[in-house]
Amino acid sequence: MFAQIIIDQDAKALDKVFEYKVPDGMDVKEGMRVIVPFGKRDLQGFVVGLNENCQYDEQKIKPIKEKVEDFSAIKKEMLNLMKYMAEKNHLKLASIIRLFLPAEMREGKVRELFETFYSLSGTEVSVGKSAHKQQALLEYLKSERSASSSELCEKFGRSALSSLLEKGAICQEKKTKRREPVFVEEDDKKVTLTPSQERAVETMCENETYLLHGVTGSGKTEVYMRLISRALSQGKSAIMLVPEISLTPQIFSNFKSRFGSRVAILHSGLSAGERFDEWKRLFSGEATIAVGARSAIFAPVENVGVIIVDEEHEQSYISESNPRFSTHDVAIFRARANKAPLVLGSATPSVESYEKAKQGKYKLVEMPVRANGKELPQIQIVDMVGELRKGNSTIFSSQLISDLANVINQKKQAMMFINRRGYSSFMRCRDCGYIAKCTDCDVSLVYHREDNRLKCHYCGKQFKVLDRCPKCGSENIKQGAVGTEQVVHELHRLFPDVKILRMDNDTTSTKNAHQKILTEFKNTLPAILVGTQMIAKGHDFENVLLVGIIDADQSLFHADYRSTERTFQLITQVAGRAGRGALAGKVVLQTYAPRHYVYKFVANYDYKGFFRKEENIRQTAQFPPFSRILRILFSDKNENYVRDLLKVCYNEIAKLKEKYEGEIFYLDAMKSPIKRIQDKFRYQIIIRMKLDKADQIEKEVFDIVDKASKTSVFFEVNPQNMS
DNA sequence: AGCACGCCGACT
DNA sequence: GTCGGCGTGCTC
Repeated sequence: MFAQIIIDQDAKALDKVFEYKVPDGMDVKEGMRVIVPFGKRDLQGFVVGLNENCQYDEQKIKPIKEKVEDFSAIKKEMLNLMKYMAEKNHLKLASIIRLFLPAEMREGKVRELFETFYSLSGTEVSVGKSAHKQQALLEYLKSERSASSSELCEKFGRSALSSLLEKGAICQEKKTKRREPVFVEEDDKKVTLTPSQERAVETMCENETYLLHGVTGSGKTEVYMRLISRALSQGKSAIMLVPEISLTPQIFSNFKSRFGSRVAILHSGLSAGERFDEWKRLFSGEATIAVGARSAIFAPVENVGVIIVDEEHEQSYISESNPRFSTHDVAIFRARANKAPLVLGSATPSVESYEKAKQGKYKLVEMPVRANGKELPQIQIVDMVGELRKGNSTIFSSQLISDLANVINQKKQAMMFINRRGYSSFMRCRDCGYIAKCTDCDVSLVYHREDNRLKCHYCGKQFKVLDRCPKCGSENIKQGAVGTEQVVHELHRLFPDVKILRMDNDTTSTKNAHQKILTEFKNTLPAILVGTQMIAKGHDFENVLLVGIIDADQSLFHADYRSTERTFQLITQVAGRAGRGALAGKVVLQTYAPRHYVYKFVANYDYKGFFRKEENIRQTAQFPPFSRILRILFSDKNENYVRDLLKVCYNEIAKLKEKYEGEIFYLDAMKSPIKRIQDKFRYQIIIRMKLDKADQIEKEVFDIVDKASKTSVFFEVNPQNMS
């Protein structure tokens, strides 16, 4: 018997399948971890296939040294997923497998996956009179017959256990602690569902992908819980993904109180050991619900009954670091492999997903009303250009100041939201609101401090920094964003007696700082919380009557075809912070572009209207989902090497452009906006192409790049950002 | 990734 | 003369 093995090393040169002989009598299965001799070393490998006869030069084949453990750490479904991801995203096999396993299982590390149980061996041995612990342990086993190692260690100590084992008085046995599926108690019925919730739960039961479009407060979480308990009652497991930022302790306790120890939580805050423990509970079947961020989609659960992706529009679902993959794709793959429903839920679905629903690829399920029947807060748009004309050049409009004063008088709370994102910023005329845009791409230009130029991140075109506005001639044209500090400072000046809290990357770097600030805010009246995206999600503050969006345009004119969509999503979300309690809330949205379509739709909470408009624009401008953008990122410590590589690949790809006449409408090579990260120089090629032949072109591009490069190159489809 | 082989510069 | 630089190639 011969085994196909992938070496657990993340290097391009090793990204292939090696063949080894299975020694006679060794029971090797697919998905097992093994130690194999590789060159001069012994390395960990994964068995991905078994064959009766050998495919490679038999003279050169070495035998497997040993198994790491007696079971398959990678389940069959995951091996298929590995192949799919390698093909689809052009990733290295070993790097995909690493996504499936906790770090504690890398490089041949052995950790007990299953509890060891001990029982009396029947052999009588002499135990010293003074060895009370050992005697007690034997007595205990006499009555209990068998007990787990953790239990015995706790009661009698590790040393007593090991010396008895050494003497042969007791014997051990490894057991899979697979529990019977526990049926969900009928505590479900405590909360009565609204008719639309009811309908949603009823509908989403087929082997299909559902897009659950539910307005803020329509009670999506309750629907998710019902779907999960339905899966459990069928004896199946469930995966529920949430964006990293909304993985608050609140979510955990919600799920824990409903499903108890059947929930395993996977998120970046866990230590390696904790992560391993949760993973283990899922692997053994002790826990059957995986709740976590992006990487939880790889949870080692079998017989999945439902997969849920909450806030499906969140960009954190596309991994920004390597290996790059799309959570949606993986979720679809796993759902289909398990014949389970996949639910993508959002109040503001991504344009991509909604388009798929429109085309019938996803089934659209709507929950258009709030569960509590309350109105959404009113959103008032304030024209900041008008404010300037009136002589107000501060960052607050007179409307916002008077509303703030009002809230403070009522001893209530307000939130000030700074919409800031990314490293770079756009250029805007402070007098007329003009934004510097690329002449070819209809996206905003990005200011690069390094060479003091404006660049288009989609086509690479460069422009001189403007010193006067091309539209109105004003010299008051600037780049730069308003920061949280500046807002806090101004607020202090305006309301010296009011508690002002700040929440951004700088103030939440220490552990629990997040929670501390929120608790303090909750307990202070009146108070103002100033923050970035971080305050857009999570907690209900019933005393927040006012939300101020200082500069809504910050995300709108980001050089990104998705920036309008993101603005819509972000504003809808922040707006939802106001008026959660008894009193009605209000949102003041400050903008220099009050006539931009996004504001009209967002103020009316008109997602569908927004979608139609945005769809139209994307179609005309040939942006995704009506085209595909492929970004190829080359990075290396040697700048000359990357530059040459870039040039070689670019020339080859340019030939493709000829070959596929009219299919590729954009191709350019450039420095990455962040030119150097971790001492590596970064260059990129951007290709934008029609959908029809995109798969085919992509394959050819992969081949070209693979042939030219000896180190690995990163590919990204429809990248979230180009840095 | 790591390790060997291999072919040119500057040192006991 | 040798020691050692890291470019290239291979690992079932």
